[in-house]
Amino acid sequence: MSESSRFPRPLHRTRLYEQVAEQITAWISENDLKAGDRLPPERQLATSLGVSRATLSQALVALEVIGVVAVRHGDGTVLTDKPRAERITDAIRAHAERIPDVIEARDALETKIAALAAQRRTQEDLDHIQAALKAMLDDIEGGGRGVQGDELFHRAVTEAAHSPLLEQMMSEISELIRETRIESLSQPDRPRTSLAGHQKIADAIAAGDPEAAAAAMHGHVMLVSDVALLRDR
Amino acid sequence: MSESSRFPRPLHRTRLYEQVAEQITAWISENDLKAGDRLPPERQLATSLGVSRATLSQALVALEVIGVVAVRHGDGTVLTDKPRAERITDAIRAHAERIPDVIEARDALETKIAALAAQRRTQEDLDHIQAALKAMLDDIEGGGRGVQGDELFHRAVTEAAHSPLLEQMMSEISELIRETRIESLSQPDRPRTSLAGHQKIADAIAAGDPEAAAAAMHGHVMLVSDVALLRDR
DNA sequence: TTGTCCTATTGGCTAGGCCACTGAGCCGCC
DNA sequence: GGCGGCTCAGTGGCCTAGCCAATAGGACAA
Repeated sequence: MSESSRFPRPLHRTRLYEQVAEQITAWISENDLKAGDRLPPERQLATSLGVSRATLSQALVALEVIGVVAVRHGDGTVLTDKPRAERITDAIRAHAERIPDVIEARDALETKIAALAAQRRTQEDLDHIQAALKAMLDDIEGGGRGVQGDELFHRAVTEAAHSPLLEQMMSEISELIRETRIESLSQPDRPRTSLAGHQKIADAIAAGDPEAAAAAMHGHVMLVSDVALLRDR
Repeated sequence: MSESSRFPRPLHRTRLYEQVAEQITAWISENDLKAGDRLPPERQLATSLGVSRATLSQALVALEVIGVVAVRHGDGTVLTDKPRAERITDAIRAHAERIPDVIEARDALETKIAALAAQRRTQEDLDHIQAALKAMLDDIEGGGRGVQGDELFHRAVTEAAHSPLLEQMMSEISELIRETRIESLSQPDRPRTSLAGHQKIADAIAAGDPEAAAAAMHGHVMLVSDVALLRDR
């Protein structure tokens, strides 16, 4: 690439804190750190990076805003599990427990997702969905509630829709959904009913029938949600 | 809601820089500052806020990461044009222009929103919707494309749904929607067709018919989107 | 008119220090 | 044995004071 051709280059000047933030994230992935792991103490980290504590602090603020770390006074700096998302989650939870809102949002997203999945699923997607179904069945037969399989199923369906934006949105409310899910599956006999609903959705997706998939998903969300609705208020 | 029932609350502790950042944004909206306007110099701002420059600097880093301001060495701190709504927008746009994704997401959200609006709209909501419709009509009669009225309409409908979570999600993709909208309304005669679609949605909402509202909204989104789809190979 | 230099202004970053919070271990009292 | 309070080391929160570096704009020379 000729240097002269792109002459009017704005020449982005990076601040020190940005470089520091990058180094930290690089270090995190290099050492394969997971959520809950700790960064070194500020003083130590600052000296080993060759910057002042103030600058390091700026970098940590940036990482905190992005949602990579949580800085805890008197304790240390720990990695967050959700590298993104959840701005919404916090906002909602802070305001009040708005379970009905979550259900509405979930219904809006997942109904569409199911329809798209029916049109776009690959064989691999179907395999994932089946695997999730099996995991849920095994768990329930073993006396469990199939919580994990349930989550896996919905994630597999979401992926099968092949719509990055919808997937992103689902991930943003996934935590809120999880709360309603655990509660719902605690109802006696609910796991089996839920499993049947899942099977219906999976069949429609496998058959490539968008309307049926959407309807099945809608029914499922409504079923799973009534408990939460009862609890609310 | 009884206070004692939700007792074990984590009790979020705010850092000084967060409060500072909030005060700054508040000050921005109070004084109605626009993109390009300048914040006071750091030293001055710091003393008037009663914090050290280091802390103010942290707040500015946070605001910079969020995308509210741009801090320029030797020049000053200026406001950025995009006040909010970023994360997702950026992520999507950075990856590629994924117009179809936007349409899918919009369809998922707005169909549900329309249905909810039909059930929950107050008289005030209906007034807002009518006002938006009128604004759009006036603009078109005057030779305009009704872009602003269009946006107003969808916002009014979204508010009428009274679902904070869905509203939040809409606001997150609103910028992406705007791009498709401008394009669509540029088509000759499209504004009038679009207006008719809006009228149909408004009628269904006023009549309190969720299914009809959802169907009308779905049709509208599809209509508005075909142009974008054509462009997107 | 043009280009150079100077300078006031403004952000960038550091050093060093004190304060506040957290968690763990210890101790004494039921 | 268990519960509560105490102490203390470690860690982040924030400040003061200061120098360095970039920018914009005016003065001035060619």
